[in-house]
Amino acid sequence: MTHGMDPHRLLVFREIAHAGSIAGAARALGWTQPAVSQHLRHLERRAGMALVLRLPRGVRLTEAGRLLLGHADAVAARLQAAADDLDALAQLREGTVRLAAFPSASATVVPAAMDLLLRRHPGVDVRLREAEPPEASDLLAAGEADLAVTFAHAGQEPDDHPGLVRTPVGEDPLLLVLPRSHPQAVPGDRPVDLRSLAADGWIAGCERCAAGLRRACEEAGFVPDVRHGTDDYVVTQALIARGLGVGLLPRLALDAFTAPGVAVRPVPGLRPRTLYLTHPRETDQIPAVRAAVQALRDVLAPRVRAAGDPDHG
Amino acid sequence: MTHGMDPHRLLVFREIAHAGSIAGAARALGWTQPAVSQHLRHLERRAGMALVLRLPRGVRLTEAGRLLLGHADAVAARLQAAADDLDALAQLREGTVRLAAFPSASATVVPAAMDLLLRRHPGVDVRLREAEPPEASDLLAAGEADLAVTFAHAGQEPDDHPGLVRTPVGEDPLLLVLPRSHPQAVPGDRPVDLRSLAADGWIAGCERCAAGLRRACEEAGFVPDVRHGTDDYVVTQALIARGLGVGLLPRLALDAFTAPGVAVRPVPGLRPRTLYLTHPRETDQIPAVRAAVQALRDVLAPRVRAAGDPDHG
DNA sequence: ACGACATCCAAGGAATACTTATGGCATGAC
DNA sequence: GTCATGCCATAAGTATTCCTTGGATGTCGT
Repeated sequence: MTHGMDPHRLLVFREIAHAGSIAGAARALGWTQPAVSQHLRHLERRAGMALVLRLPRGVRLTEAGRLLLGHADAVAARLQAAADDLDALAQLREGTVRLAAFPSASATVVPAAMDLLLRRHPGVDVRLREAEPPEASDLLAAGEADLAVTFAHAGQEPDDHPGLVRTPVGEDPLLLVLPRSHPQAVPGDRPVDLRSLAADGWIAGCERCAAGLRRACEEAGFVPDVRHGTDDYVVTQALIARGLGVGLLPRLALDAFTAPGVAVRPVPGLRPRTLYLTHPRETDQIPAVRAAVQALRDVLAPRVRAAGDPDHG
Repeated sequence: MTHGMDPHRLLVFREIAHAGSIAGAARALGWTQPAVSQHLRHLERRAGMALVLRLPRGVRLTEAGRLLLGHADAVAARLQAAADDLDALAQLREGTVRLAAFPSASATVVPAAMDLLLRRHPGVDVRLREAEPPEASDLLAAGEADLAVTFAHAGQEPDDHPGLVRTPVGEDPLLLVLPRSHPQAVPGDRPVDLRSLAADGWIAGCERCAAGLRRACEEAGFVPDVRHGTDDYVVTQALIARGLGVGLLPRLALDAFTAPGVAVRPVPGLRPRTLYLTHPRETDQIPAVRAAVQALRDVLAPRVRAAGDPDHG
């Protein structure tokens, strides 16, 4: 009454119609005959009319039965199609992953992972949106992305939205970038002590990224003189190459692009930023997302140090 | 796995999607929240992936969920359509009745009943096929007719197919038909004794119908001299009008047609034929058939004597 | 006439569905 | 900060539905 017919009984009726008899339907279903008989009885009671004529050799559909059979076939087809669709998603013949990643990852590991994912599962539709971690988190929370590659500098606690899960997948060291003409830019890739740069001008970006620099300098015993502001690693290096300052850039950014006029040096004791995969709690139950996670891990593994990841214990 | 998704759970999922939350679906269904939650859980386990994301204010569908919702909507629409179709049959806005009836009924009471039925239920599709009782029985058994008007002469037991139900609906008296020039055809509609016709020539038809005549003559103490054979009451009367014999015809046949050149007289003690409605056992559970039965009874009631019909007790 | 087959009915046991009870988590008001 | 509200999950118990068992009837074919 509330809805239409009982779909389960409708499918049993379909078996009856297909088998041509109640007993035949029971055999097809692996049931006993009265079980099917009772389903038919309930259907007929609800319909208020006979759906089949009981003949000595089986049953014949009435007009109402023929009508119902058409609908039953359509329902069965839909149920099968639903199962098939889910199966296609499970086997990754179909499916969509919407990635979000910060710029230096979007220019390096993420395209490599997308390529790997597409090689493994050509049917998957991968889409990337470049976004800094806070924005990526927003995208995830708003349902506009399924999986994000994010990072946090040492000592920073990313303020993810509730319901998001963050898994560390590696560490990305910060490297000192100097003009080639800088006194510390001696050949040999020798480590540089930050204290030797207390008098230099610095280039830093947004609060989130500048915090890493300030913390490192604080530990080295000075306050950096930040003269220029940008998050763009190409802009940063253009300024540095012209001798307008020095800066810290993560290795991924330098992998993406290193300006000819700069020198890169490690800084002992400088804590790396941590890379994370972030996603809504349930999306790791989605095959396409799981495959994307795997591809990202496979690409990241040789490039970044493992960072307290239990899966890699 | 054997079939597609569980349709019942699919409909519950549809409620979740529509309500936007599990608790909302539970309210809509008049259930408690865990009931719905468990259905969703089972669906997700069978699907092997998350169908919804659990957010603080409710749920959001995943790609798989959106896919499934489309199928769920289609299934629900079909179930509703099935219920609507059956409802149309139950309310006789639609439906088919295939009648079979012997000639004299097909020319008299049956068209009247069809007219009555169509007046009451314009949406019903009534179809008539003229057939003598044995053929009508075959049609019913073969599923080519839903309801038959049949008859049997006194003392005859119709050999209906198994599974057919026969209900007496009235009696149709046999009347003597004479040439107007016949000595017994005196005016006044006076009853005629069969014995006075022992020397006449007779007209009779098939074995089934001739048996009624022979039995009546046997009871009157003679064997009729059957000179001409036809079941057609027009042919019969044409022969009689020309003085080529006498015959017995049922009142329905004479209602359909009485030749100008014949006289009709009652014969005391002549037993009438019984009229029946015959149909497969379950077809009286079909609204259109039931309505046809009612229309036939309503038309027959004033025209034929009730014949041991329990419904008319 | 008997066995094979298809049906229905009635009653009991088993699987499933729903409820109750409880806890976690996020949001918004005081 | 704390409390109230709303959403969801889990676990265990009850209830209902479902299917089986064990009859009996009726028709067909040997």
